[in-house]
Amino acid sequence: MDQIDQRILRELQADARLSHQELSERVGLSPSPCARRVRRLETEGYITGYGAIVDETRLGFGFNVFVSVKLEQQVDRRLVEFEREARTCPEIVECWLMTGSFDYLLRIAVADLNEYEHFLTGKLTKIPGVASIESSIPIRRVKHQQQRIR
Amino acid sequence: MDQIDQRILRELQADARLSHQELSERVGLSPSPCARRVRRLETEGYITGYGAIVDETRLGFGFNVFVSVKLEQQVDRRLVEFEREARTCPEIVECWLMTGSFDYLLRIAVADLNEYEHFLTGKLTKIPGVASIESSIPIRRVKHQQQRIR
DNA sequence: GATGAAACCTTCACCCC
DNA sequence: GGGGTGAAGGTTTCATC
Repeated sequence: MDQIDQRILRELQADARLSHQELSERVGLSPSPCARRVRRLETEGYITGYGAIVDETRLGFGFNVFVSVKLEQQVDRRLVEFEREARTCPEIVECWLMTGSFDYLLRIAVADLNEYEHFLTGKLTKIPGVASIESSIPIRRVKHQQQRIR
Repeated sequence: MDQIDQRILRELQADARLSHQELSERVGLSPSPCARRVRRLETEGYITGYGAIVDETRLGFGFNVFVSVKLEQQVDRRLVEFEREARTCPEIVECWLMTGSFDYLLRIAVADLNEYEHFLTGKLTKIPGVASIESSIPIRRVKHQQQRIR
């Protein structure tokens, strides 16, 4: 992991479809050592994948809600069950198991408040073991990197 | 936005480096109409970019903290100031302006608790107007999509 | 939406420092 | 150990149907 690897990561985080040729120019290398480094970063697990970034609003799920969930009992069976539901549920974009006064923090992506109500009453409250739910609604996304950038 | 466009989006969300040829096979088209559709999705703003996904733990910032921030007064000048700081601060990966009992929700990415303490005392508490801070530490990331997938 | 040809890019063996 | 070169093979792109 030297300077050049870090620049490669930075460039590919900003634009994953860069050709090796273009990338090599930006990091000051010729195409083949550049391609070799990219491959190494992939096989060694620094780069885990490449994704297209889509406009969520245009696709009809630009309304986000943060939800704090408390379970009745933190027994293993309940956690496993909740997490299985969370993983299969498309509205739940993020799910974190938390320390502290509640058990899970979720980020929900839906079209609007109306659709959120449907999700809440139709899905979330029906997951077994859910004791309480607290919704926090953002006004605006100030900053949203997918991940930290070096 | 038909079935094929949605399949293109799904495939590119999963792997942005797919060649048009490979992509065209997966969505049941030949390469050139497929490339035309991708270009249209880009120019019409459905696809806003392509990013490499990196292993944050391997790069030394796999420790996340959620921070709720309250400001002294919600006057415009204070918000603008806080948001400018948030945007330039690399540890702050996400920042949301919130409704409800606190003003901002942040996600912080650092190496460990020790580095978090440095961030807290050296940076966050020094931003003018910050009245109170509450840290919530996740145990585990259960699900983390970059965005909702159709 | 498909075809085909030109231009371009990727990839690999190989050489070099 | 890494970086550069060049040629073969594959991919993108565009006009055209």
